Amino acid sequence: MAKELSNREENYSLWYNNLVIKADLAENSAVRGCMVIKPYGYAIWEKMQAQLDKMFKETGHVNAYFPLFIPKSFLSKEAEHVEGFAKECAVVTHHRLMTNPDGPGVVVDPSAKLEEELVVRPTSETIIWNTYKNWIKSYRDLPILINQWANVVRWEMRTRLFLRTAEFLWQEGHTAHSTREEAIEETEKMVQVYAKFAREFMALPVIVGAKTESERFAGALDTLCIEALMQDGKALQAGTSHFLGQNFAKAFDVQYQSKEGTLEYVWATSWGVSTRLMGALVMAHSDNNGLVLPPKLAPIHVVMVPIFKTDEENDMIIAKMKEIQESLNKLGISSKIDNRDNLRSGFKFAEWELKGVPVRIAIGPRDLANGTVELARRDTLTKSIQPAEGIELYIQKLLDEIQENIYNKAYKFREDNTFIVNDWETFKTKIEEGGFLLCHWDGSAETEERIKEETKATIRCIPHENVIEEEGKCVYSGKPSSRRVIFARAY
RNA sequence: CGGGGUGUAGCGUAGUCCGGUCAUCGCGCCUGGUUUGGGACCAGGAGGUCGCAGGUUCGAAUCCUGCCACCCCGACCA
Repeated sequence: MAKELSNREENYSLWYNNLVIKADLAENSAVRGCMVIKPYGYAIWEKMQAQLDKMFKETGHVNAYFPLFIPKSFLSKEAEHVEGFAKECAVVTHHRLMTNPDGPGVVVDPSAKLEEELVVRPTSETIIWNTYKNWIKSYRDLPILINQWANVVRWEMRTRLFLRTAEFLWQEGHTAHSTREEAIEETEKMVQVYAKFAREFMALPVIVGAKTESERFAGALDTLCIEALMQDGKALQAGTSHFLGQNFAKAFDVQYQSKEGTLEYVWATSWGVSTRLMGALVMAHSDNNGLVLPPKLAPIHVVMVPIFKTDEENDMIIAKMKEIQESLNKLGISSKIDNRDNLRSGFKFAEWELKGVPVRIAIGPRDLANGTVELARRDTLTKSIQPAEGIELYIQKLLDEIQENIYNKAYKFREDNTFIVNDWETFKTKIEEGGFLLCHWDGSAETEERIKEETKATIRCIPHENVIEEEGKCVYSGKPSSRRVIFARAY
């Protein structure tokens, strides 16, 4: 259990993997690069989904669903797009198996070869724009503001639970607009939705900014993103929102007739977040005792552990806990009474800590006599004795406090690991320690590439917030620059 | 896709160099008992085509060939 977690300092990758598996979030499956998301992990994802979905609806979007398979020819219609995804596509070539004529088992039936291969979607721009073409005739059909909850497949070289799996769950928004301005506004609106979600629900401080040209989504004119800093000092791209210009409209010939009667190509955006957010949640907040879940995403807010010697005691304690549970239910606080009789309380404490449950209540005979409960918070690992009367109200307040505390802790970590760097020598040493480096950059892809080659650091984003507007010199080339960008090593 | 490593019960593993009472141990699981305010203990028990497929051999977890999967480090990426 917790003590079996590998040391965080020793090997962060192992520590992370171990944590995900031991905390019952997910495990590697028999299928290459794919993971099994276990019920506890999926419950967290469902909470994320529900909240994001609500926020999408609030911003005028609706859900729809498009096919898993994309005819190969669709993918090649947008040159940059196919360039970006061609290397990681799973391809369906046949539609039937047959019993093996030469031995046991089944083989692919050669006569069932598809005339055109189907690509398992790595993202749905192409199939969706092929559909939008039929839906859009007039300016009155616009805008189209659609989101899809789906799974996608990207045959990555190297996979990692939640952060990069061959198959992952996500949502992808695909919108069509009549004007460039409206599409740009949508792109910005949605990255702000993501930022709000990350900050308020995941307790994850993120920086909103734009990707450089070389880091952009394949086929986008502009990619906005939220970037977060993990506890090992590496950056994680947590969500993206793309302004696609008219690239896909032109590739799929999507035109509408304007009020004035002219034919115009539509303007597009797409935006998405994935189960990678689960990875972000784990890497940002966990400690060596296990997960630390922000209350707003925790499937279980309060776990109750009875401490007893006799059955009579147990019955009385469970009755008390059911009482508390009922009052918690009324406040919308989810709880679980852990009445497994084969485990000792100490084991249960450790196990629920590993799973990151924000608040734990223990009740024993002593508490029963005193009208108290022992209350422990996961974020600070502190315990206190509280009156049982009105405990639900205390917990309600405490959950907000925990949510805030987790955010503040992560925020402080980021602040403590963000550095202003002005010269190349400092850059090279600082990047080894991890964190965000705020540096001047001359704006050229060549410099960006050189820095990446020499230090593995990439420009995470050109920040849109807390911008340091000042004249300076590029940290690498010494050429003039008017603003700082964020460098970091990334996942 | 390159480098390194691993695959033996649900999990973690010993054994592989040197083929033959070798399928080991711990956790977990089942039964009974004692326990229970921070990861319990005792006794008994169930559970394995040794990743898969070939080959060598009287005999293979062990040697050979091929495949598959996973982990770590790169390159690529949400």
